[in-house]
Amino acid sequence: MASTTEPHDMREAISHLKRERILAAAVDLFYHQGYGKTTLEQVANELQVTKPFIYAHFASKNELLVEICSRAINLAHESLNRAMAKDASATDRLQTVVRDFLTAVLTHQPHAMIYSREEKELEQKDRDAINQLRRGFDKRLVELIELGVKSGEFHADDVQLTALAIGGIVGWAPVWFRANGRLSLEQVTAYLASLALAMVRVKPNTDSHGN
Amino acid sequence: MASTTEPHDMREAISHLKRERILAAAVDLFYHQGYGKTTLEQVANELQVTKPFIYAHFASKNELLVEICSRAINLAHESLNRAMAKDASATDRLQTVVRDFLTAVLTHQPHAMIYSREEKELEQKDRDAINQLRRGFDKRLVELIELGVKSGEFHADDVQLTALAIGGIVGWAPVWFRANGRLSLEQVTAYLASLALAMVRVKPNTDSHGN
DNA sequence: ATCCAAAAATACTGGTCAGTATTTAAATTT
DNA sequence: AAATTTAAATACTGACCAGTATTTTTGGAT
Repeated sequence: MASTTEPHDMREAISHLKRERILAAAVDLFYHQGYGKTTLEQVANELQVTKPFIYAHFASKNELLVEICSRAINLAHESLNRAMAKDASATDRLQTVVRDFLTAVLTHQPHAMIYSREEKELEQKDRDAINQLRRGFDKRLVELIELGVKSGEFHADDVQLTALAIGGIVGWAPVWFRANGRLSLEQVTAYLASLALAMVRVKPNTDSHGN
Repeated sequence: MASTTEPHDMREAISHLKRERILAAAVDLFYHQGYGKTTLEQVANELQVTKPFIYAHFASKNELLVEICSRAINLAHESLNRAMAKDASATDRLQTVVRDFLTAVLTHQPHAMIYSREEKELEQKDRDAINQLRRGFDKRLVELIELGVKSGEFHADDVQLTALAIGGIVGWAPVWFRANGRLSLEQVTAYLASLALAMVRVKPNTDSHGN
């Protein structure tokens, strides 16, 4: 009885596992050497298998890249959805968005870096989907900041540029962040979120800064 | 008399001009297509010449990339030196540094993008020189912010992270900036500098935000 | 133990392209 | 204007590597 369905599930699970292993090895090598300098034979060696093994699970080298970049985007998208879902003050929400987004790009640092570096290697349609998200992030950020400005929580002379500046803080973080550095991921995300908030903080009265 | 030296200068000038043309074409193609997808034949076509013409002026494809990246770095270095040279308040200096640096990376957007994308294609030693500068920028920014904190001009709980956040705003700008966009380069640099300053602005008294 | 199916390895192909050897054209000299 | 040098084009080579055809191994079923 079980002998017909269970092995089937098993197969799928094994196939899935293999795909994941291949992707992990590819991520590692693309991250450290770049896409162009990495051969599929190197990816295979990393796993102690040979090249055709990879082709049993992926159609091409480029498909590996597409999968990696897609995951980077989806991760980002999901964290954005999560953060925007809850109903709170603009301040709380901005803080959550920045923290969650940062957490996503820093816990998947290689994905984020590969995507931003190798964007040009993608097919047009894949790239479009990706840039769509980038704009989505900025747009939602703009809306969020606008909300805060209208409610008096925030100050921003140019909402769009402010959103791009925050995007820069987040997008640049994978470039310098080191997982074993001086500060933990939580400390980094919390602090950078506070800096983002500082950019939209209402200005103090100009006469109040005394000495 | 002049017939021996003047033609010599002429030669050099012509050779220099050719090099510059080759570089400009390479910058254009590397920027739009990426280094890996650009062939030297395409670069040659762009100039209506052939491949050996390029090899008369550059030893290899990689040498083109090194030259482009080096220029990106030197530009940045120079703008940093210029901005730090003048003796002014920490506020004025930070504003100048951010504006000048942004001006440098945005007026040479393709150089900046090629460098950050294709870093991995460089030889180790070339890459080291480059990362040296990156750290140099952050370090000087740290020192500048520290100075402002000590003088009471700035507030920053973590000076290093603050510097990295400002670095992010600057480093990310070439990704989204469009020369013919809504705002001029001057408007963008001025506004982003003001946002950087907002991150180190001393906090207003917590009881002063009333309603 | 023998057969069968799958999964993986070995061994190969074809295209691309960086880099070069050879030839042709264009100045420059005398 | 013939000779010489310089500069560029044409035509080629060799390496690398993505992708594939063929063979071998493995493991499960009878």
